Amino acid sequence: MEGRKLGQLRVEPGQPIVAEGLQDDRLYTVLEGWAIRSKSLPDGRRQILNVLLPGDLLGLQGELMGAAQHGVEAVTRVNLCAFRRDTFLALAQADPSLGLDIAWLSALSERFSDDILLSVGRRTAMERVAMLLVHLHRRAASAGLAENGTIAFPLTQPHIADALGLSTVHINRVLQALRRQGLIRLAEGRLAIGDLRALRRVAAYWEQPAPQRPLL
Amino acid sequence: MEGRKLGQLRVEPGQPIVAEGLQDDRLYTVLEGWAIRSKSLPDGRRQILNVLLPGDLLGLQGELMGAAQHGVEAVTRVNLCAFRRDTFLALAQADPSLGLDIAWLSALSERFSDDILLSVGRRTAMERVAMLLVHLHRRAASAGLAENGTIAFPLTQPHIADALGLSTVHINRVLQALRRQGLIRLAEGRLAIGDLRALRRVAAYWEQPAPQRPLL
DNA sequence: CGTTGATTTGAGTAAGATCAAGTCGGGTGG
DNA sequence: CCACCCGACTTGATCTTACTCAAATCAACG
Repeated sequence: MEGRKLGQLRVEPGQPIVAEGLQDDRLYTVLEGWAIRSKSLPDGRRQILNVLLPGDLLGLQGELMGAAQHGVEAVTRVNLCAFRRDTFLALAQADPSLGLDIAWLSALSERFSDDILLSVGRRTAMERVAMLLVHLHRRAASAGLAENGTIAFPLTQPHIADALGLSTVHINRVLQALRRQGLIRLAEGRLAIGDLRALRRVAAYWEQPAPQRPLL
Repeated sequence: MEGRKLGQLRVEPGQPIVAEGLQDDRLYTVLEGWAIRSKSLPDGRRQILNVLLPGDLLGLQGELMGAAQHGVEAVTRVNLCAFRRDTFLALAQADPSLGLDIAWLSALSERFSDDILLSVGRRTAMERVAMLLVHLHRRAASAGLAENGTIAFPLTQPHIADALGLSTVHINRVLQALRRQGLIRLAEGRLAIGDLRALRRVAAYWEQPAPQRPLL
C-alpha cells in the first residue's frame, strides 16, 4: 500500500486525532508515538478502549461504519501516515488477500479487547494494573521500543485509571505497592519490570500462545 | 456461501460449542438459540464477552489465529451452521468483497465490545444492567425474536452477573429495583421493557446512529 | 424423593471511590 | 525574572457501592 499514502500527519500531545462522533474518511498507521482510543459518557466519565503504539492501524473499528463512535487522542507527539479509505477499498477489491489481512488484524485487536474486558470485569485493581503493565511492556518491546529492558512510558496515572475503570487515587496506591514489592520501576516516564514472572503471577495471567497467522 | 455448508450442529443448553484453549477449524453461523462467548481466570472467575443471537457469526475473532482464547457455550438449545475455515478462505480468495464483508462484521462486533467495555469500566451497576437489557432487547428484536414488544430472555442472573462484572446477588437487587420502578418486566424467561425512554436515561445511553455500511 | 441450580433476602464487610489538601514541575504572561 | 496556574502525583480520612457469607424457597430433573 506504500504508494497510496495520502500524507503524513503530526499531532501534539493531548491533541485529538479523531473526534468522538465525527466522520473521518481516512485510515491511519501510527509511525511514532503513543495514542489512546476512548469513549465517554455524557457526564464526562471516560473509558480508554485501546492504547495505540507504533505500527498499529487506526480507523478499522468504527470508521468503517461512518461516524466514529470514539475519540482518538495523542499521548505523546504522534506521527501518522494517512490513507484515503476509498482508495484502500478499491485496493482491497483488486487484491483479495488484503481484505483477509484486515480481517486478521481485526481478529487480533479483538483478542486484546477480550483480555481487557476480562481484566476490567473480573480482576482486582492490583491484578489489572499488573496486567496492563505486562501487556504494554510486551507490546512496546515487540515494536522495538525497549532499551535494555526498559521502555518509555508516557501514560499518566489518570490515563491508567481510565484504561482500567479505576480512580487515579487508587492507581497511585497500587503502583506504590508494586514498586515497594520490587515488581516494577516506574519513574520519569520510563517503565522497567523488575520480576516478570512474579508480575504475571500477580496479574493472574498466563502466557498465551503467540498469535500466528495460520491463513494462506 | 450457502453451497459450502459443512453441516448443521445442534447443541443442548449449557453444553460447550467451542472449548477454551482448543483448536477448532470451523466457522459457524447461529441459526437459532442463544449462546455466550466467555473467558475465565484460573481461579474460576468468568467474564462473558459476548452474547450470540441468531444471525451472528462465530469463529472470526480468535479462531482466525489458531487455538481459541475463549469458550463458547449454549444458553438455550442452539442450532448452528458449520463451515470449514479453509474453504471459506479459498472463497475469500475468489471473491474480494467477502474479505471486506468479514472486515465490516468485525468492525461491527468491535463496536459492541467498545460499548460493553465502557459499561463495565465506567457505569454503575444499575446503569450496566439497564444498558444490557436495552441492548439485548434491541438486538433480539432486530433478529425477529420480538412478540408484541417482549422477547424470550434465557439468560440467568448468574449470566448477567458474569457479563457485567458484578455478583449475582447484586444483579438480583438491581433487577428488583428496575421492576419496582416499572422500567422492565422480567419473569418466566421473558423480558418486556416498560419504558424504553426512561430505561435509556437510567443507562446513561443515547441513541447511536444506526450502523450503515458505507463501503462499495 | 434427593439433588442441583436459580432466585431471593438479610447481615456484615471490604475494595475502591470520594473528598480534601499539599507538593512538585513545567509553562505562561506580566 | 518571577508570580501564577495547571495538571500530575501523593497522602490521609471518610464513605459508599457492591461483595461475601449465609440461609431459605422454588422448580426442574433423574
